[in-house]
Amino acid sequence: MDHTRWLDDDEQQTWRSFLTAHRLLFERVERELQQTSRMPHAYYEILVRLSEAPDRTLRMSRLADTSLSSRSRLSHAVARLEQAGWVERSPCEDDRRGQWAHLTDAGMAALEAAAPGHVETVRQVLFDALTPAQTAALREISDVLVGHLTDGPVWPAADDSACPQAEADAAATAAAAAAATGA
Amino acid sequence: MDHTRWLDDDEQQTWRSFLTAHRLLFERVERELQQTSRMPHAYYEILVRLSEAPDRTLRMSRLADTSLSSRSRLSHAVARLEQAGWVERSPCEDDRRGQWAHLTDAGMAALEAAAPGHVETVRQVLFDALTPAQTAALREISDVLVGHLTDGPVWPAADDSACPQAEADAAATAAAAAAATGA
DNA sequence: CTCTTCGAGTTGAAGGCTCAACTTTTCGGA
DNA sequence: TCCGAAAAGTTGAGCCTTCAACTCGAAGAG
Repeated sequence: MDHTRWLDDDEQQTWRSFLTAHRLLFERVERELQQTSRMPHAYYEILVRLSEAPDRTLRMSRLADTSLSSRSRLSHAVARLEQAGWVERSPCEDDRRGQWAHLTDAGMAALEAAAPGHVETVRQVLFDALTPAQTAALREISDVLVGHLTDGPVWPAADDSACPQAEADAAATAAAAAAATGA
Repeated sequence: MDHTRWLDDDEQQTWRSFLTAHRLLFERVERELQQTSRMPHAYYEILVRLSEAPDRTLRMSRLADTSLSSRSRLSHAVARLEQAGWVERSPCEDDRRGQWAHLTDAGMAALEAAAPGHVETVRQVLFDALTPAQTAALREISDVLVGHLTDGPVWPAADDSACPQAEADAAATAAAAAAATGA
């Protein structure tokens, strides 16, 4: 017999709509970033995380965690970012298995150049369409889902730089962070 | 000077959370489908749309539209689905530029085999986490975004099979649809 | 009737992602 | 001390998607 908990009509409509919204939204974000800054959104996120880190430097594994990237993905990505001259890797003395990833000045510049367009896109595709109440609801729903999907109350973040942090207007935040953490 | 409409703290948190939720959610959906049914979610969607079509057959361009796929992507995808024996292509007599895509019995069987696991996953990652009010809010937000991002009141769907339609529990719907539209 | 334009669909290259090994180093015991 | 298990990263293969041509047929203007 059939144990499947099928979706009722409402749930189906919701799922479909949700799916459509997200495809459309992320397609635009991705395309804008790709066309104007030659980088996929995943790379943008990596640069953002590095820009927010003390000394713009992070261990590979930590970077992978904070940027929601698999180890493998991050390795490939950083290899490419290194080719572009935006990131540098250096061995870690404490733990000889480890590697440091450091955001170069060129990488910072690339990020600052990419940020305005990206933020504008995010605003256009998301926030401009929603009322304040809807925005609040979206926030609540997203938080619930993140909690649910990580099945920890918040996140498996450890000591420094807890996870859910600034993202979009990276450059601004990053500049501040960089200034704050001391160049 | 700086014309960028930067995100304020709240907006940033919302965007970040939204991003995280979606990465986590779709990663799970994708992985489940890939591991248990050997197909990416995009292919699943294609099979669903075909299963819902009269005679389980659709023109390539229409299929591309309803499955939110670029022409190119669809061509590649259908090529693969054809290799798997799940879809067949045949030239269209009315318009000799055109091609029909038809869901084979094997394809239908594959879809029916994949559906329960997929639906269960969707329920687990999404609906199980949300209250009815949150689900309703999600639906509303998604609808707004879809409207916003297609900048048409609803969708550029033409004659038959308007766009936002059933998806997840495809097999059930499909069986019904197939029965209804007459085999 | 012909020319030009547009639409349908395909193709191949380039790039990113996943998965499954695999290496090296660290850590926790016995 | 020595050994097995776990952690950090990397690598290559395979797959999917995008982008930019490109082919072929349909449609409308002159």
